[in-house]
Amino acid sequence: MSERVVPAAARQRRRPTKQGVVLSQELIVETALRLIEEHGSDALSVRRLGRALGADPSSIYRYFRHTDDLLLAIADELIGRTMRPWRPTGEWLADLRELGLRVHAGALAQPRAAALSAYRVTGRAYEIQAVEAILGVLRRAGFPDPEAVRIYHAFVDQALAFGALDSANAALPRAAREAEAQVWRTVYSRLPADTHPNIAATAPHLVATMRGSSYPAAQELLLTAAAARLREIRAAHGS
Amino acid sequence: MSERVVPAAARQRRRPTKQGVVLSQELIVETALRLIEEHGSDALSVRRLGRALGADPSSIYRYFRHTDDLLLAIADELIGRTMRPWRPTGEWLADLRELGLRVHAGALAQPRAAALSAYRVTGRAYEIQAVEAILGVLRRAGFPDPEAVRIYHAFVDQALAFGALDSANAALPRAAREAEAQVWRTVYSRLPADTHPNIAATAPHLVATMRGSSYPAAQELLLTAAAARLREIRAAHGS
DNA sequence: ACCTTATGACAACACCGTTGACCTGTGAAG
DNA sequence: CTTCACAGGTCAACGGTGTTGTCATAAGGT
Repeated sequence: MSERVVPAAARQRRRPTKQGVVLSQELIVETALRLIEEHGSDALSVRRLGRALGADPSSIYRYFRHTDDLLLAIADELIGRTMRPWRPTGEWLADLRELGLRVHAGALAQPRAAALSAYRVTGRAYEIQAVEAILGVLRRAGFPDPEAVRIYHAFVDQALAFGALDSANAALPRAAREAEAQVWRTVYSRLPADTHPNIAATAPHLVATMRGSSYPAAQELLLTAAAARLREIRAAHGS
Repeated sequence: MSERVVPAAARQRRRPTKQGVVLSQELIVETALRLIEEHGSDALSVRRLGRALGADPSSIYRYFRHTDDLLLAIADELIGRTMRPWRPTGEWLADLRELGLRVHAGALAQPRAAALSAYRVTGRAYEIQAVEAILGVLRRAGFPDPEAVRIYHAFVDQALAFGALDSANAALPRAAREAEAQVWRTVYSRLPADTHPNIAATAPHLVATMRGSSYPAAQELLLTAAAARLREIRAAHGS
């Protein structure tokens, strides 16, 4: 009867499309990422992707059951690109700090794709590799399993969440971003001290810190708390 | 020439639809919220909303220029609902904890609106009120202004970023969410210990914690670090 | 050389947001 | 009390979306 989707490994009949392209999961994912990079994540649709590939849109369903499957494959490729050049040093704090900043920077580099995949669990190769690596760092540092998992989740989700947030903001049309900056400069820094004393008192600081991402600060707070917790654990264990 | 959208304040001709409903911005926002609550956020489309209102879909464009405008109006109403019942107790830690959880829960209650508005600065009434309130809590606790702003920024962005992340996840089609749960149960909890020792060792914990958001844990870590910092500051000041 | 069948192509379905043209009741002005 | 401009509701259409059932054909195994 022939299933609609044949697993990548079992494929052998490489029949070219009318326009002479030989399709594959890899080619489709790469083309999708290129499409997103060049024209934004709104540009990703089955039909556009088909056009960019030089194939009928419905051909894509021979490789991915739904658009969702395709998105997961894209997400995993992004994880791979983030993790591939990462080398743990053995210093757990430094390693996590480095990795968090890398994830965040990766998201900013690929804003549209990051926003698309940050909230998905793919269960694919690269993601598994990343989970294993981070859990390894935490457990080797001395966190007991439940604690390691808790911190793992908080840490990873925070990096992904800030990545998505900051890159969504970075991807705003220029006009919209300028309008936002204007709001801070006009609305917030002109609120009178008698009705809004706290904003008025901190307005210069508010406007100054507005331009950068708060992710580094947030990550530092989270890691500080984790380090403190680890000292407690070690003390309790050593006594 | 007659603008497409007339500001709410200037409206006076209340012409009923064929089905006898008198439209207004408020009615449209309320109906949209009801639709989302009752049938999930996928149920929100201009056409469905028109049907639910008893009006032609295109009528909605007499009140909101785009779907985005409508979603922002919905988001604004949600911020209102989040902030309105909030009463600070004077205990800064408890107050921030409560507020963060409230923001996060509010985002989850209306995933689509939350995802859209999390990375935007509106400068509207409720947003200003929230900024003033949180800064007030931090400054009264004893944080000096630059520190108060830094922590404010990290805290708020964390709540919004997690809100957006978790609500994007919550907005997934049911099938996709079930597939994700399945991934944790099948893929991750069955990896062999020799290739993936850290995942294998923590699999039960991983599966247990994946069902909930990691926001509470992340928030707790951030607040713990902030409290530690405050003790330092007080000590330095007191000496 | 033949046959199976994987895989690409096509057409159709039901939806979506948005817009321009049209029509009509409202409310104010005379 | 009538008139009349026009706000605002309606209709039809455009171009887009994901997805599926059906068909055609070339590739590969025999």
